[in-house]
Amino acid sequence: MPDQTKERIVDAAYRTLVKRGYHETSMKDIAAEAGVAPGLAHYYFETKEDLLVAAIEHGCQPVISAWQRAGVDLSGPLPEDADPMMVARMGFELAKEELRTYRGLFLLTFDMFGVGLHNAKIAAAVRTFIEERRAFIARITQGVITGMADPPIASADAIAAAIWGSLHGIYLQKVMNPAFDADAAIDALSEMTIAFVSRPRVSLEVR
Amino acid sequence: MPDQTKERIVDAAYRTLVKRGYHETSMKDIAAEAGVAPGLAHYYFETKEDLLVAAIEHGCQPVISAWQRAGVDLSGPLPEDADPMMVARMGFELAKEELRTYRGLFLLTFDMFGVGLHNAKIAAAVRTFIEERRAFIARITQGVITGMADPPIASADAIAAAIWGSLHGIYLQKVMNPAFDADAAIDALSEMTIAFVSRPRVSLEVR
DNA sequence: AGCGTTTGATTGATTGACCAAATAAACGTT
DNA sequence: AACGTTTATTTGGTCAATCAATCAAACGCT
Repeated sequence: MPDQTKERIVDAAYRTLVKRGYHETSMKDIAAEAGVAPGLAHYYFETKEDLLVAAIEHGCQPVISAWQRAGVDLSGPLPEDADPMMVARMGFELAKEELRTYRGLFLLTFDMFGVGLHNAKIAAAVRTFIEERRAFIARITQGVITGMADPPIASADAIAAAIWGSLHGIYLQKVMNPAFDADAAIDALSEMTIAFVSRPRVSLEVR
Repeated sequence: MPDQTKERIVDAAYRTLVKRGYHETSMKDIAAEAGVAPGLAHYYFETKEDLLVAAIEHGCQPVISAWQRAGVDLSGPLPEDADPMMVARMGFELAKEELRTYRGLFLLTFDMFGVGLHNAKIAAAVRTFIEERRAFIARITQGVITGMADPPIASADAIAAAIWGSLHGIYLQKVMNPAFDADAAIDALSEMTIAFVSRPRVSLEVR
């Protein structure tokens, strides 16, 4: 039951933090949601910050699994036999679906960003969070660039930063306004990047 | 002295909020920074939320002025005689400069986003903030699209959402990690968008 | 005298962290 | 298998500190 208890606390933390936000949630609230005594949360997690980080990792699990089911490891190199362009396309599609399915996760993520602005421990977690995901996009981008006849001036890292940024900027707009058409924005981003990398070839296909 | 006092409070709020963040800043702190009694802050601003919104508007002033000096009104239509493409280029350059000069403003902005996630009043301010800026980008985008031989599938609004998102995603990366090369990322975004809209012409210039 | 401004003490409520003690589980010894 | 011992888990309450907001009173200008 020990591990199960810890899991129950993390899960309760995720739900409570999503619903009420970091600053409006107390350790007592989380403990109550998990159905345990207040002190127990502190037994497993020294500070509320640790619990926030754990809750986000917990919430990211389904996304990581989705990529793994597609045969892609977020933290490793792309599969040798994968077409980077196809991985990119899939990434945009997955982003749209995730935004639809895991709205709470994005809420919590932006909450973490906000807390990280003035909290060293969370800031470190945020930097890691960003770097991992940006590096993943950079690997895809590098793969795409390698296959380009007329490679861009910008580095793969810089392009990845712009794409990661765009996705998260779109997520933010969606989180702040559910009526926002995130699919259209991601489609626009997709069209833009794909047209960009297929510039030379497209030139011959002008109808 | 009344108006001057209000201004002094807003300015103190800006500095304090940037330094310590919304949740870590008390009305007392702001009043102390302004050199006035705690109650006076509440005399001019009913709630801390109002003070945050005022502080951000205050902090945005220099940016708005910079655009006006360049002959562009953020909330109105573009000048008739302006080349949308040039306005776009200028926008990217200005973004780089602002990020260098007004780091505190971006910190405060993201803080506001974070607070807005679970605070109705701030959320409304955030939505307005986003929509105004996105609409501005959309006007530029529309102008650029109109001049395109082979217009994109995506609407100007969708493209504007992707670009606004990218810029703010880049700002976020810079704010969270000062070592991040935001200029390179913005250059990449610029290269991407400009290459995108000049696709057909570029196609004839393949060397 | 009167009004807009300013003061600063007070209110009522909340928080994260901490702790000492109760309980349960695991283990080795005989 | 019965026991004593150690370790792991869980409890619930305390703690000092903090906060946004209120308000009656004082101030100072006209």
